[in-house]
Amino acid sequence: MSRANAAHAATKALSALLYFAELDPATLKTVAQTAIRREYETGQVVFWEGEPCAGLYVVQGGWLKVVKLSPDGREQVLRIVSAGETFNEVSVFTTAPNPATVVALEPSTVWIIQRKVMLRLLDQHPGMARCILQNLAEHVLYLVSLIEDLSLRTVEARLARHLLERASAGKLRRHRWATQAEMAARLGTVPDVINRALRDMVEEGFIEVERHQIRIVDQEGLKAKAMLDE
Amino acid sequence: MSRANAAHAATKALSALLYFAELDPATLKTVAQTAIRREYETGQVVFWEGEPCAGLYVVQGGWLKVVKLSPDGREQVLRIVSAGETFNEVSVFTTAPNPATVVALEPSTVWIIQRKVMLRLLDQHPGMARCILQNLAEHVLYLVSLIEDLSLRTVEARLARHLLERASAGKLRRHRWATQAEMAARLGTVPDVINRALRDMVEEGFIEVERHQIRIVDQEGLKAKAMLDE
DNA sequence: GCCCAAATTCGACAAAAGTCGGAGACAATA
DNA sequence: TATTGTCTCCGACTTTTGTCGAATTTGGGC
Repeated sequence: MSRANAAHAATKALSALLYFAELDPATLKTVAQTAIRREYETGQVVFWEGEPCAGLYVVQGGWLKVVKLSPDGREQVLRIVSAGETFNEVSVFTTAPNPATVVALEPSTVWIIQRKVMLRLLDQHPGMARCILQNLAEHVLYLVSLIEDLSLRTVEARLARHLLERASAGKLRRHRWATQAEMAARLGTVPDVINRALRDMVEEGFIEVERHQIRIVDQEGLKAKAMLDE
Repeated sequence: MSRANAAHAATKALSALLYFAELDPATLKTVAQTAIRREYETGQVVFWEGEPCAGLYVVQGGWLKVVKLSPDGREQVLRIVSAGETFNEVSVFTTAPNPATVVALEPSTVWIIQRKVMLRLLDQHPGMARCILQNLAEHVLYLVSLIEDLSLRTVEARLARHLLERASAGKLRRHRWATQAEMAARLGTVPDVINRALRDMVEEGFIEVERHQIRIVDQEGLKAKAMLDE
């Protein structure tokens, strides 16, 4: 891709993003020209925890996960991001070493906007600051609910809530990468335990596990389970 | 306290805060005049999870905890704040219902700056946005480390890290309110388990529990414990 | 359609965390 | 100094979660 084309693609990708919606075309173009495009294959690491990587990452396409890894191989998913979302805000606004590792769940394309560019933009566009603040605040909300799950709820309750939250019309479609292992990493446990919990729910008649989706049969029953050890 | 005195006190309290450091005296005074002062006794609830309370809380003095409660009486501490710190940023920058409950750990005084005042300030003072962003980002960092603890580490490892992190010169002074129950709520477990862990560490010669402080005897040993099931 | 790697499934077991009852120590009051 | 309520401490027990090995199924690429 030529340099001009790249800039054009970046402009397009960024303008779709709420953060940059209010920028005038000229500024947007400038930002796009300094942005760096990166592509990743499934399983490839975007950056490791601790690595310096001071820039805002904007996802153009694909799916990625932000995770914490433990030495003995377990992982905890902090976040899953896809097209139009951003990550690594924390490294832009603090000087602390990067707190988490990012891995592509499927072939993905991201744009990196350098820290100093972001900070300059911020000073010149107060509306943008509000937007980023809102975004960060919503992220805090999610982290808090994760903490609540890990600390105060059993795995079964977490799973029930997880299913209820992201099912639409009683069904929950699974992405190719959404294996039980990924689900476990998301909910803070291990694959076997998720499997057991799913099995139990099936036996109790709350859900049906089909090829590429999970169907919620008894929503009320699931809700009760989600509450139970809340 | 007269209205004028109140405003003066507020000005003083706010100006000590990094957020407001860069404001010109006139603006600061305006903000101070619209701020609301509140005092709380030990154990008193500042607000409950779910209650509307859209304003930034600035702590003038005392100690408070931000917690998640479970129906069966357990609690998870999300944060502990004292003089010069702020809380409830999330409710200012999102419209979601308040995610947590706040309780005074000792007699405390706070100022509440209304949401709309904050948002106005934000638009007019880009530097302030940066400051708040940095603050929120650091908060995210803490929440992430808490998640890492809850998900990937044993209680013993969490406790070891906790002691190492906040000891100075090998000692960790305890506030009056820093009971084992509070420590447990902070680390995501129950008092008995903390007690057991402390006892074990004493037996192994890593620490000594004294009247109002804990002394670290074998720092290297503790570090090993902190790593072990990391 | 066939093959291989990965994901799922399962039961038995191990370890960590949580629960309970109650004894004792402590600290803030009266 | 006496008293009271809270905090600490302890051992026995239950529950939940995690681990392991191995059989079975699944899905994608050839």
